[in-house]
Amino acid sequence: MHYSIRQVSEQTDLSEHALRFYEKEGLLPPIERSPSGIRRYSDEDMECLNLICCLKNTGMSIRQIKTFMELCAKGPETLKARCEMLREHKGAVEAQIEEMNRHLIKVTHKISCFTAQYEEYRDGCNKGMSD
Amino acid sequence: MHYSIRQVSEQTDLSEHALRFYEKEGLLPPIERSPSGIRRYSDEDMECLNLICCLKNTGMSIRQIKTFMELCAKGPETLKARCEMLREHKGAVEAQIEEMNRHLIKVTHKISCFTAQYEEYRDGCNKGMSD
DNA sequence: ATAAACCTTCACGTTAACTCTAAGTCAACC
DNA sequence: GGTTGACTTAGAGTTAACGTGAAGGTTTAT
Repeated sequence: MHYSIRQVSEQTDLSEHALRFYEKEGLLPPIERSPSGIRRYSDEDMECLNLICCLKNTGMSIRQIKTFMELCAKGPETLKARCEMLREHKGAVEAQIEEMNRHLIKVTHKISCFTAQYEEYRDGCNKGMSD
Repeated sequence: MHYSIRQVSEQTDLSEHALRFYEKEGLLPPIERSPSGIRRYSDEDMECLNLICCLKNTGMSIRQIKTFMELCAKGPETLKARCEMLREHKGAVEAQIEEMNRHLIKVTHKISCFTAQYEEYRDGCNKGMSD
């Protein structure tokens, strides 16, 4: 099966602009063309894009994704390096999530502070207004 | 107690530029000045900055922080709105973390795939090399 | 008195990730 | 043959957030 850039754009939530951009930047291998130069994405290309989106969604930069995809293109002797890169990336993302959680605790604390202040203030306003 | 901009910069990990910038942008109330115009940060200002950093660390934009701090400056009748804003922000951050975790699962899966491929490849290379 | 630390204003820088423009090609239909 | 519309290219422009830098002047500390 082959797909036009429009179809790929719809399936991946990447704009056609972005797809050409990724190809130009070397994130994707050069896409097969029809005799008249029109891109024909293969299922293999779709898998690459799936992986790219996965990395992108976890905040990997275009530059790093490029490095990773270049390893992919070099064949199986880079499999170990790829595993290492992914594991490192995973660690970084996990660290980021942990940091977020730590900061979130502070926000939660602030919410308690403001909530307590609010209740105090509200009760102050209502003083002697009941019965 | 009062602090110079330098001291505050060191305590908060914000540059002096950033401190002036935040004040200009209205994230901070106008800071008290010495007769000659030099900023003297109070403990209250430090608390504001603490809150600002807290929001900033969880990814709140400068614009939103400004909105929040303006509410703070308006006094206790905005306490409820402030609580709501913080809770909403917290929800957004939590959602973001959840999304990250979802994406991370995919990365983990990819790692398994590559690891399996790598082991297969490595074993293939070593075929007949033992005994 | 001299050097560090502070002040203001305004323009400019940085990074990332596109996105748009202009000019052109190609295939199909009328 | 002409028009439409989807595609191509290279390269410039955009957006957004977040400051940073430089110039030029004042104040404070030793």
